[in-house]
Amino acid sequence: MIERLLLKLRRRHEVSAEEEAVLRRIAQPIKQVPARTVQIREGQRIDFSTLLIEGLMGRYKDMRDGRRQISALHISGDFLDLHSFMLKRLDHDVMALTDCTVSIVPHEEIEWITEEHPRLGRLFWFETNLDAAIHRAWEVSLGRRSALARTAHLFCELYVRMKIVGLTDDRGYEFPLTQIDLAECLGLTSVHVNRVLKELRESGLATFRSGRVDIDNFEKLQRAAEFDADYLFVDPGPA
Amino acid sequence: MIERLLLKLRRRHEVSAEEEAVLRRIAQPIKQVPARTVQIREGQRIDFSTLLIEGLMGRYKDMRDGRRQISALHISGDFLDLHSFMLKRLDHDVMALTDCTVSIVPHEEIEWITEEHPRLGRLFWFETNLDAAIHRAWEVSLGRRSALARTAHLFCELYVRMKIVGLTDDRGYEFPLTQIDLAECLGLTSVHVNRVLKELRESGLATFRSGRVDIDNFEKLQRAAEFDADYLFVDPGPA
DNA sequence: CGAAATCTTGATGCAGCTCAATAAGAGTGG
DNA sequence: CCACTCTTATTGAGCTGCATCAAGATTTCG
Repeated sequence: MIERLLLKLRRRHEVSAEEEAVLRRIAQPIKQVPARTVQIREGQRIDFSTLLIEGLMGRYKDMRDGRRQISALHISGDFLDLHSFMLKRLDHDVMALTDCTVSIVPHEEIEWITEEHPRLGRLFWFETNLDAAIHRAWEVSLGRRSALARTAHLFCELYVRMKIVGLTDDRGYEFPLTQIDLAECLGLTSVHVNRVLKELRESGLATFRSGRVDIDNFEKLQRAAEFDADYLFVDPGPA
Repeated sequence: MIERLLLKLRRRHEVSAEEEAVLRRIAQPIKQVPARTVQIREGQRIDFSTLLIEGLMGRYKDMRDGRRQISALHISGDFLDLHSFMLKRLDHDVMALTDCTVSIVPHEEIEWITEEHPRLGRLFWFETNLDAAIHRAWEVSLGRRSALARTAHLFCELYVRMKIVGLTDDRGYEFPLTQIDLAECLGLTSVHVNRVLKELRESGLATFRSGRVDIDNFEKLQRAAEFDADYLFVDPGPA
């Protein structure tokens, strides 16, 4: 069940057999979370982190007027809310965007790991730093990219992230979000997202349809997005 | 020299006398950095973190067309680039926005601290998580707030952060950025920032002039910004 | 199969951008 | 201390990318 987490970690660091065993053990109790379920509410004290085994989750903030901004997307293999180990509560809500399979890992376990397996503890720190790097990339997108480039950038990022954990095929990847969800990631309205998707499709860059992203031409998409995967810290190694 | 770092840390956690001594020791070599100096270039391998003792620094990304997005601002007492300890290189540039005084802390020292003073290591992890929380708040601003609310939000955030480290007075705080810098934080043009500042001033919310933010009415400013300081994880305690 | 959510497209509006020109500082060298 | 230059601030006029409003088409799901 934690194969994707291992793929993700090993893409950047060594993970010993012993450490792998530890991870397998703490990832034990498996839980199903139905789509559109709020997993964690802003401000709520939490004493666990979540290993996302299958599905998509998003962190978001609702505004007074009902609009929403998603500040992060998580995919299979992501260890969510590791930062809550230090922060003790979240500054935003977390929702399952699709049906999800998760494993709930008590902070005590993480505490224990940082003490007994400090190298693994470091990897957890790395993961939260990687999340922060992705936040910065999103800030740049939201602040300076056009709606088209921003959308293209998101598709590129998820292509790379999905590929690392083996969730791409030669055409693209499953990405079962609604256009409304996309709009909430991109700081746009769903109406405009719809037009942008049309343009991406018609100009042969990428096709978002029925919960999939199919990339027609990654080079072109990347150029349109001004995308540079460096911020994802994928080791320079075999692609 | 590290009084502001201590204020910041102690606002959220206990720091023992021994830990304080350790921090004082590693913060030893002091260096001046002139305004507008690029401290770290994107991609460059780095083996040190930076304790900002005095001044303002920003992380930013330049776009092909010359526009720029600042993704984070750092003030006195911030321990910059702690994340580089794990990431080993940065995904963006860092620049001194004003004349700065810094202390360069080799990663070896941080390594040593995480081993010998694990509680301090935890505090460093906390700091990087706090940076991430601020990133998320900026994403929400960039994605969903109007130019006015976004500017007001930034002024509120910095008021709280500056106050923690004792850099506010009863009117406001020193904030020697240009309107161009502000625009680069806010995802706006400097022309529009100028107009927004005028509106903030004329509606009695806040005045940005000659390198200072003066807050006319924090309540009103906060309401206009839809600002909620929770994401800064200031302990619920004496304000 | 019916209801609700999502998608799609058109028409129109406006927040923030671009272009432009002037004013006001802030260094710098003589 | 002034002349010169360069950067920053200010304001106006006009434009445009994305929002809003609206209405129908399609898909999803109970």
